[in-house]
Amino acid sequence: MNATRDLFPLVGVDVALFCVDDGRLQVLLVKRAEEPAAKQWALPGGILKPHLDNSLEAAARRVLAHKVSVELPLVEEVCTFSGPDRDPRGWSISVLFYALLPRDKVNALVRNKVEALEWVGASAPGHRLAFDHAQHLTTSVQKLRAKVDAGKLPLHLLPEKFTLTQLQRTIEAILGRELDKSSFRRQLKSSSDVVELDEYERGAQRPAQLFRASDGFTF
Amino acid sequence: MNATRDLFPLVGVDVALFCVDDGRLQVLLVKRAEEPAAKQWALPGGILKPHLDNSLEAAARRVLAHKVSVELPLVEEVCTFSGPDRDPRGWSISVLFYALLPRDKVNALVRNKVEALEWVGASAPGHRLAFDHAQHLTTSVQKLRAKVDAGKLPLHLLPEKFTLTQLQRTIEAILGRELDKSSFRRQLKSSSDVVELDEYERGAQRPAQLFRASDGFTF
DNA sequence: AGAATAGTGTCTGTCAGACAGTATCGC
DNA sequence: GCGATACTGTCTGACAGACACTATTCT
Repeated sequence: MNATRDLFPLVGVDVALFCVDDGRLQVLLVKRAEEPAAKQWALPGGILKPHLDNSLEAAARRVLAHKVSVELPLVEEVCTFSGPDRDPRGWSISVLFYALLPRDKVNALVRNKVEALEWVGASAPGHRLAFDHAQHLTTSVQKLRAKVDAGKLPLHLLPEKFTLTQLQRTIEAILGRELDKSSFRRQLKSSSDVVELDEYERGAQRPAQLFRASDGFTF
Repeated sequence: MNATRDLFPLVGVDVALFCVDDGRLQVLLVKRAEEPAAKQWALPGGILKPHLDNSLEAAARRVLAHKVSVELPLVEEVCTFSGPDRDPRGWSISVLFYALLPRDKVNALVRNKVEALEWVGASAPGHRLAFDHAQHLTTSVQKLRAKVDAGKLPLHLLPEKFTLTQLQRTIEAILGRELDKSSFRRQLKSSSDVVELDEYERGAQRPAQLFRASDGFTF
């Protein structure tokens, strides 16, 4: 085993799966069932299987398919981690991705008896993470935040139809600060990323207009 | 060989080495000496060697050390490319980096007899590139441009001491558009990334004040 | 009516682009 | 003086933050 490790590195993928629930950015952790790092909390991940995976992103989706029962709308690479010491099995590469789970799909977690799953606050996981996954998590949050800061709208975290207030709360959860309602709406009115619908969401108070992502939208 | 390929992917690194010379953003190409894709132009790259490399970035630096006789100030990951078909040898991963070469070191290329080296315009290479390297190049340029667009200063492309006009020309070469001199200088005066020196570069006309990167500068 | 949320109008300071103007060198 | 490059001053339109205001629903 270690003989091959000297020629070929171990290649794996890890995924930070984000959702925004209860106004907070959350990330999915798993309690590992197998060695190495058994019984420790970590980001979901797995080993690349060339005969199953058509790409590294496909591997990331396959790894998550065991835990989430819906197709994820967005899986995007963050960066790689590599070196001889980060995994006890030897020289290894981990390609890190983040994925966004729509707010109305947060209960699509397949309850796997073998392992425990838990949503935790992305900026305060509350568990010690195995391997270098603490760094994985902070890097993933930074990348997500940078994109939203640059003006990208995280529509993949919302249902297909959403209100502007829902979108604002989602962005606030990612950025960690409150936005001005007036400026925010002005900005979106002149944006080509969202289109207004002739539908309204009836809630406890005044109904709110619904929007959806425009056809050419990309995160 | 192909038997192992089914279990372990081929892992390599490729590097887009940029410099700005003659007011244009240029990238280094090599004419490949060995199979696969022998005699075709490509970005410099090589296979990861776990017994030599401490990380993927170290592998990228090692690959370039054969071509450039100075330590590069910045090597940064762009993204990965992967899949069963992108290399004739089988399932493969390429981790792409870009690197920046200071303007006063553009002649630090080691003349390797075996292979041809050539600086070409980054947005119009003039050669058909092997593998998926054309995509590698455009993605690298996009990433570099995005960072500069976001306000980062590409000081690693300049000598240790530089004038504001040199910096402006460098940024213009990356962005592909001209900047307003007044706005540009106003912005830099309030920036903590550069510090002014009490030295001036004497040229054919009025001497220009020299600047250097501040101590805490990071690209 | 009152609470709660949706949505709008207005003011103002900031700042980037435009561009004219000044300064300092070599010749 | 003249050309060339370095550097500065001023105007203006666009826009983001702040915040008050109106609108529509439920109870």
